[in-house]
Amino acid sequence: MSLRPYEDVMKAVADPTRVRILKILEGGELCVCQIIAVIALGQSTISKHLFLLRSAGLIKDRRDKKWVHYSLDGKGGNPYAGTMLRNLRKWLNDDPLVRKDRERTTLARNLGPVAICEGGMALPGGKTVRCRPASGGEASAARPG
Amino acid sequence: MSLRPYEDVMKAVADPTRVRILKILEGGELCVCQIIAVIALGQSTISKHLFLLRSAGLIKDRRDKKWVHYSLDGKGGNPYAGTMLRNLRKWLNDDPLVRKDRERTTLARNLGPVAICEGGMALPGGKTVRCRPASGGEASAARPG
DNA sequence: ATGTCAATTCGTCAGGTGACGAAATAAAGG
DNA sequence: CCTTTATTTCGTCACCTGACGAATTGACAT
Repeated sequence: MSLRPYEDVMKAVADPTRVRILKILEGGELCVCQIIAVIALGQSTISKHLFLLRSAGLIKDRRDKKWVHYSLDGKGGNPYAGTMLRNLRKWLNDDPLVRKDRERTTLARNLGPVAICEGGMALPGGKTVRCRPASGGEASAARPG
Repeated sequence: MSLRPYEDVMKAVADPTRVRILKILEGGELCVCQIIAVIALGQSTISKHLFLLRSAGLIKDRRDKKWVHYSLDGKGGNPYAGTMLRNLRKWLNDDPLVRKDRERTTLARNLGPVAICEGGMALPGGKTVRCRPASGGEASAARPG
């Protein structure tokens, strides 16, 4: 019931990118590389956002082999996290960006972590994070610089 | 149901000073000078915060003679404002700063806008915004920068 | 143990945010 | 009309934040 945990949660959910992450996680847990592929921002950026969301008690992580999976939490010590996650379930479902993200998430789920990481943490057609030479030539994937 | 109004409300309620304002307004409407006296920040600072809160649909203003009174709103077009105000009613009531503000608010209410404005928009013992010469000598009120 | 590779941390930079004091605005009253 | 004065707006500054790329970490496979 103190100001600090309140502020942590509110600042966390006030950022558009972090809401996008929370909204795509409503469909179930996702690997970091999948989140990167959907949101299409640098891995360091996404990693920072995930850290802040976890610090606020909004998400939790689970390690499986090489991959780290994140999912919604809200059951931790922070009393505000659960309420805000519940609110968010009802909110923003009509937002065009959220809808678009949801489509991309479905795609990312079908591909799976392995394919996405091998594809440079990008969805087909998206910009890759790691420009691997890739045996076959990818038409419009990698954009240097 | 779009991201913009959501962001407006969340960013508004994520700032500690603005939460303090919302929490003291839970007791009913207050004049700007009373809010300044309770929060003890510069008038321009408070004015900016009030503007942001009003833009988010969290508070509304009412003019009476020389004074502008603010009160909680949440009934406007922004669907997130009402929910967050309802949440805030239950939240942070045990926070020491919020409690302290509440005491100061009671004091400010009892004094009324006129006395507070004449006292330099400060509670007795607080720093004044306007250093008026004041016919009688005030012991520890005015603190020149 | 050693290389690989997903993920995190570090260093940096542009832009946003909150604070202040000074100046402008607008309503009340002489 | 002109002063007074409560409030807002403007200009400035330090600090926080979100983005990036590069370097580092740490688990897995060989």
